[in-house]
Amino acid sequence: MTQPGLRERKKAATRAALSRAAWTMLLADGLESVTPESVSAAADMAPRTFRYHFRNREEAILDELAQQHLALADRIRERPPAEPIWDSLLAVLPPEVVRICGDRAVFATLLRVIGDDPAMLAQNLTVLEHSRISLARVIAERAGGQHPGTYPNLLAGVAVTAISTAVTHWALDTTGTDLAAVLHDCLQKIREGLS
Amino acid sequence: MTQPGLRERKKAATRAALSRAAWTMLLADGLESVTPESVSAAADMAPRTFRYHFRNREEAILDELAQQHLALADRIRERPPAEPIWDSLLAVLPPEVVRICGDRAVFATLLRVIGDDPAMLAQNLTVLEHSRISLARVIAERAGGQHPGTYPNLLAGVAVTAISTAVTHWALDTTGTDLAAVLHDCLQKIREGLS
DNA sequence: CCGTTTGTTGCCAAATTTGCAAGATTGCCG
DNA sequence: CGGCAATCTTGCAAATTTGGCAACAAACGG
Repeated sequence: MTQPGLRERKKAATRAALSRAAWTMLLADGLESVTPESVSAAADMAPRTFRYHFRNREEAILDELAQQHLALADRIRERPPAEPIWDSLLAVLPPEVVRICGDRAVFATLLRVIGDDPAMLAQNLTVLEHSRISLARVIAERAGGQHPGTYPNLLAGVAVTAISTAVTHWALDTTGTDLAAVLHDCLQKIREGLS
Repeated sequence: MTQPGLRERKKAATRAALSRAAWTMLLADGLESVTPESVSAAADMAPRTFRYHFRNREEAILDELAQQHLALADRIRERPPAEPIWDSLLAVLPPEVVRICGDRAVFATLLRVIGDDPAMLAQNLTVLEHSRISLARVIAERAGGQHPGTYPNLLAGVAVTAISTAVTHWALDTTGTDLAAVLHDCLQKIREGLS
């Protein structure tokens, strides 16, 4: 719980301000309206600052989402070390993913944008991949070197697949299904075998 | 087996020529040397033609790989319609992935480049995602509407995860493991449950 | 209080991307 | 065969994006 220092907090604050401005503009006026110039103007900063923090608009839009994905691994680490990894995943992922995704209609809009724009898709996949890597690390830690082979990468990969699949299904389904239940079901299916 | 027509074949030929030139230059001189100008020069074409076919160098480098990934779904379709989908996956994916990946040292070089360059990583993830989508479609076809929910996406996702995990393990492992065996093992583990 | 590190910003040159149109090649139909 | 339509290839040039550099400001560590 050590404070990261004022400097880092300020940097994170500007990043968050830019990312939120980008996110807000995306929902309000569509992807075309999101540019380094417009976003930095909305956040009351210089365009050069935008490019100091982000490579492009897609990275800015998904930056907060990316950080929350990376925090999933930390939530797993907070679980009892002796707990089986599958129990940790089933306990952490459903509620956390529900919290991250927020409102269904808003998230559906995001997914539609991602589906329509190749650059947005690529950035979203990058976010998921980094999430996968961080999850693989914590799984390997938990296993304690018991599985030096493909197990951590395999398990982290299928977990991310479950998240992505469940979220997509939930967002595009109009019958109002419960995201936590869908994700829990996906994870459980994989755990017990998909035959 | 209908001929695509001379026009499409010529277009595909130029694409392949550009992609192979990009691939060759990557292995010979590294990613920095691969530019639209250098690649089109090596393929004896105009730089503008490169941009007509590809958005950037990363797309060109991985284009052939992407097409072979998309062909995986067709190989699945050629299996007996009554065959359980898991048997089809176990029969098709290991040998086909071995064929696609080719030489281990060469593929290890590619993976290292992908790991070092964010744009290459994003393009590789895009390739895998399109592969996942095409696999999900054929799985849904085979299921014949029996599983209207998350099953096709989930199964296609874990299959791609298995491929990616197995290939990475094989490429970075110096003990000379058999790729087909590793992939078969990954798929089998998922099929029977990862508990 | 001072030296060092680092985030913010403006400026501007270099590199990249894109729209447009002309020429060449192919597909199609009478 | 003849010719119209579609589209691949290419050059050119404008528009946009990217990236380096340096100055200023703020925070860190004595």
